[in-house]
Amino acid sequence: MEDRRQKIVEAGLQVLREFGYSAFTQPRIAALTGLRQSHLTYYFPTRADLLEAVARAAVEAQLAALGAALSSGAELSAVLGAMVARHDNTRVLMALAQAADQEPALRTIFRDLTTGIVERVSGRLPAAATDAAGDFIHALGVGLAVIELAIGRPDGAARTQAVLQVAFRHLG
Amino acid sequence: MEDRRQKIVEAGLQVLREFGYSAFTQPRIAALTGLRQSHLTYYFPTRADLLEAVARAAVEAQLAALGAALSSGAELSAVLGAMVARHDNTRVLMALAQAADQEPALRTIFRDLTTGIVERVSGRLPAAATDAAGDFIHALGVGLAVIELAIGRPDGAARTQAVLQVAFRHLG
DNA sequence: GTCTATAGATAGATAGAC
DNA sequence: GTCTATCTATCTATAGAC
Repeated sequence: MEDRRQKIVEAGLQVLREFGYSAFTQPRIAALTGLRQSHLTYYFPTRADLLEAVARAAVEAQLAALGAALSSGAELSAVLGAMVARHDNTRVLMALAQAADQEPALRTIFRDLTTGIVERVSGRLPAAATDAAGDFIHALGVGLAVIELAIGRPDGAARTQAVLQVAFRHLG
Repeated sequence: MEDRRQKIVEAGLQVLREFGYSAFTQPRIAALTGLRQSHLTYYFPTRADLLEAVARAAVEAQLAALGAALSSGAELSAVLGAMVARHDNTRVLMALAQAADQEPALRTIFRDLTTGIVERVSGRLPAAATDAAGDFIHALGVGLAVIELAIGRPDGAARTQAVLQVAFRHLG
């Protein structure tokens, strides 16, 4: 049943969000779905197959969330600040980056995420902004998210706010 | 012997540099030193103990490398570009971030790294630069490094160069 | 086609040999 | 004090039951 596949992928994504890449194991994911571990391998023969499916779902979810936040009418800087503060997002992002580093097949998926974010962000930048401004904002967001995750609150949050102010003052 | 401890920590760091956090296992590290896995646990009773020691050594090494690069007289933007391109650095950075997220005891160590980088970078910024400019440059560098690692060359490298130009034009 | 028992590999930690 | 054989836990994959 296709429904099962969906459930499994959703569980895999949840594991990444809550516990990060190192917790991405079949037993953990299986426990979340109520299935046996050996059952997972029927739908996804290898761990890599499952990871690829979860990565695609992750990209889709991230882009949808960003799209929704942007179309809410809030300021770009506010939207960015909120995304950076979502540690579950950051865990997924880092998992994708790590996986892409190890498995070239996943690089394409990570590229899709990057392209999608830059596209959506660029549409919100001042017309005068240079071509690389979208990449610039994206990279800044990624860096802030990683640092805030690792440093922890409240230090990280304050740092993020100050940096975003600097960046957006420059962009106008 | 203290020499053994040093050797083990060095091997652990090398594993992080080459293969990332998911490869940080006692068997792998032991193989690199020629010791038995069970021997490692004499010097570092638990995996967490070893990780902590390796994390401290990593911070020290990263800061030393940055210091050396900065005092070479090269432009700050060039130094930053070179650091971002060092994927082994990025793997270590991501390992520290991931570990800090899971183990609060490691957050302090990650903070030391952040503080050290920001200090060293800030000393090279224009006097007119605002207080958060060091954090800004640091976050941008982290983001660029992660993206370049995951996207791979040559796409990542070109993107990095374009973004650095944008950023440094603003800083003057 | 759907599911599970079980094998095979690898991880971390301990008790104990020297 | 230094080192290792070994136990236990956990992970992935396969062969085969229904």
